[in-house]
Amino acid sequence: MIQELKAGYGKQFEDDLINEIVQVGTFKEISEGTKLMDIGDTIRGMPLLISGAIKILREDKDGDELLLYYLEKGDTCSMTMTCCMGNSQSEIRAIAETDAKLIMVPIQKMEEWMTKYRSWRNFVFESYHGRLNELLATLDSVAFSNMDERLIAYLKEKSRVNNHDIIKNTHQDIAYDLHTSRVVISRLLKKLEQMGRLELHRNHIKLLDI
Amino acid sequence: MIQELKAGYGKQFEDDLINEIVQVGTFKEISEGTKLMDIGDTIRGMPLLISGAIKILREDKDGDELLLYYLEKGDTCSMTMTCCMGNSQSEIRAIAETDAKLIMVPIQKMEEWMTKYRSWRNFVFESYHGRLNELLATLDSVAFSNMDERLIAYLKEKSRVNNHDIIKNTHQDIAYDLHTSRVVISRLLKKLEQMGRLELHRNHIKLLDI
DNA sequence: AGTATTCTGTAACTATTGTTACTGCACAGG
DNA sequence: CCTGTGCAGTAACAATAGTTACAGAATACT
Repeated sequence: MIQELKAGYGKQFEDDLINEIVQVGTFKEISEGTKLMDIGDTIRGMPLLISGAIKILREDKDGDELLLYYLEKGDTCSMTMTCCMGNSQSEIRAIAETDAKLIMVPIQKMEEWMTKYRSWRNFVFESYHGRLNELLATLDSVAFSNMDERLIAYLKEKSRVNNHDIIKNTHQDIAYDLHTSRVVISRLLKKLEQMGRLELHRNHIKLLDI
Repeated sequence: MIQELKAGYGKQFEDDLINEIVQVGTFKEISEGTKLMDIGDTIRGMPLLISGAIKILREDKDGDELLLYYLEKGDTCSMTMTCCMGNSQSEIRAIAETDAKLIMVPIQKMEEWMTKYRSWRNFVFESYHGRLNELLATLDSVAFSNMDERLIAYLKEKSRVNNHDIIKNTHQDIAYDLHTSRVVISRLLKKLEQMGRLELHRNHIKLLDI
């Protein structure tokens, strides 16, 4: 665990902090599709992502979903952090987008380290900053773009996160993430295929010029 | 200034911090409609809001706007804070919704106080937390609600912030905030009037049952 | 008062997105 | 090989939102 941690966080965290994390943290390997957290769940720990990607989803009262953003190596979940103060119920759902490795740190340590380690404080802040900006980007997309643009941005981002130009999902999966219907996605994907920007196959999409 | 500060923040900040704020902060009174900050502006100070309300807007590449949320007494701007690290350009526009009083604190102090005062640290965190949740709420509204629901939520919130059941705006103003067209707003407002939930007048709307 | 400007109401139309329904195809598992 | 299930394609239609255009009312301006 210590070498994983150093590889991912060694540059930003001082050795003392690394050691503390090793002592109280628990290393976890999770496989694609694992639900790490659901809406309403009580939050126990704070995840430090070592490798892989986690997708963060929002759900409305009717059970409709919307993809907010992905967490990647070096990220942590700001939503988790906000829960250390006041309500400790998750506002979001977290699902492993790929196989992933992470370290869970008890939330009690969070504030302790805030006083103790400058690097931790910076980390926490940068994390908030990053998530806030990603939320803004998502909001921009939902508020200012049509579905075709949103779909293209989605495919591009998904391809980047998975480090692959093949998106192995059904149209229905994509529709859930973008909060629309399968038919709409099929329609738009077909258009993109006719434009030569991708190839459609059963259960996967090959990106060509996205 | 000190009594204003104590009235608004005395409970959460210790006396030493209050004193420091008084020393380095500058007190400002601004009138409704004043633009406090625009997209791309370099950020100099961090505002501590004493009274009144500030509306925070997002703009896309075509110049289209969207209301994100309001800042009120006891709030500060998280966006400002994120700028202390890395890029110091504003991502948002801030306009006084009402006459307002605030204290501007140099951003250099922000990190200094983070180490020094636990109460400041908590304040900064709670502020992030609050803004993140408000962004989430805005996103929910844009992603999951139709324009009629969004309009009702908007009127309700605006009435709350202004502490008045008369919304003194034109339909065009509202359309800008919700990022839609004037005709759409007029149409929906008319429907609400026919339902007896408000009264329409030139330049203002009286809320009855919203 | 007369004119210009701003605001609101409304109609008619277009564009986008969502819904329903049905099709055939691919694939897994007996 | 047959069958059940899930996936994708497509048409037809409905609902929502955006656009254009114009008219009348209120207000501001001179």
